[in-house]
Amino acid sequence: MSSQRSGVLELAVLGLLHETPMHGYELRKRLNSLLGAFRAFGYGSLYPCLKELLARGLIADDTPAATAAKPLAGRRSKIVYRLTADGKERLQDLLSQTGPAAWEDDGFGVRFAFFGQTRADIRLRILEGRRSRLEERVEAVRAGLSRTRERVDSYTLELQRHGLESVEREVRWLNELIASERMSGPEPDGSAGDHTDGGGPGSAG
Amino acid sequence: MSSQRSGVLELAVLGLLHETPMHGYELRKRLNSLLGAFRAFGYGSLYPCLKELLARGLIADDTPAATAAKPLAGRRSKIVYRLTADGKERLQDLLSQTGPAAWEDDGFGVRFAFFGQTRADIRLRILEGRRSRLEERVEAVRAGLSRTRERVDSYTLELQRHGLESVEREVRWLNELIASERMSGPEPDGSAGDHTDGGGPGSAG
DNA sequence: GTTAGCATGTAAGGAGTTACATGATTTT
DNA sequence: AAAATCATGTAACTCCTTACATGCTAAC
Repeated sequence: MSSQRSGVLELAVLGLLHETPMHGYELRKRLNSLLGAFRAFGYGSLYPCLKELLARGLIADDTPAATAAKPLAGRRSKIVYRLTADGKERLQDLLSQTGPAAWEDDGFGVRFAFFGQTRADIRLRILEGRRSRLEERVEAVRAGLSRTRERVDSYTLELQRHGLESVEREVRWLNELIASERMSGPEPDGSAGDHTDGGGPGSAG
Repeated sequence: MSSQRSGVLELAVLGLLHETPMHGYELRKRLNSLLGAFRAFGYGSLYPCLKELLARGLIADDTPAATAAKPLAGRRSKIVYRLTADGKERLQDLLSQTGPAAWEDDGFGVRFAFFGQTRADIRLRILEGRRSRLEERVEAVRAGLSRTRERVDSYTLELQRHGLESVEREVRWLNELIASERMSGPEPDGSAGDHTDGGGPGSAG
């Protein structure tokens, strides 16, 4: 519940800065190689986001010169940011969400990228949520496909066929991931220990 | 140039209404079975859009009772909309665009759905534009993948692998479509005849 | 010494989302 | 007559995009 502000960018920035401090320009490159297959951000999105995160105290200026008392007059190229304690907490909050925000295309993608930071039971819930959402989509398209009387243009048909195939492929991919997750850490009880796993995905293809 | 307002929804509504008049509720169902595999709209998006298109004179109220002089006091369930002449022109303008708006995920998807209404040379340009955009994405991800020193989390890696595979699949799909387009109507000269084709996609798998 | 790329920002605004609110019509 | 679903709408808001603007730094 609550949910206050999802924002793919916020999560991606926090997630990347959790690994290592960085300045904006580099952050953007990392961002676009990490999520580049399905999403790209410009500086016009990134810098305002950094500004806001700074104001909210989730990240802090970690530029070597800036940490020393004097701001070193005039010179201010490259501002290195690091995650604060509040930022780490916020990151964990975002990564713990299992609602709609975590099933949507972008929200899911960015969360998956940081699954290494996510508790095993949450991972499973997100994967399953994503899968049912995709299955709903399949249903929506199939329903339209079966309703004759809706004009059957050959391009329209080809689009739906291709879309359906893509979604079904992702469902199969999710099935493999879910199976793999269930094997490596079945969580015998409702207890929440530390969140390491048996090696992540990839071994069960 | 100019471009004034892209809007996937606008295009989708105009495109659907070009086929046959409809009311909002049905429009939305058609919308979500047409584009459902990669996009969904709610009423909160659709009705404001219809309102605006009406104000701009691109669609008109075609409710049987409303066309007859009297508005039939009180009763006003179901408002049927039809495309006006201006609306048809606008639709053609949008479908003739071959710039960035036509390569993006949503913009491309909705344009492809109405390829039946689109000139053969424009279709080809859009397909090729989409392909180069996807190839840029592949490059972005590969560049990140090759840069060692960027943390190699197994989930991150799996996301990139899957994303890359998806994009590459779509590129292959586009290649087939492009080949198919080139076979059915190679346009011997810069002349623009009528825009019918030899049967659309599907025969060259 | 000037082109190219690194690095940081701002102002204005577009496109759609969320949550809410209401009434008509069909089914049970 | 209650429940489901058809049908239409609005206000406030969010997240991000576009276009613009600037200065440093390295290469040629």
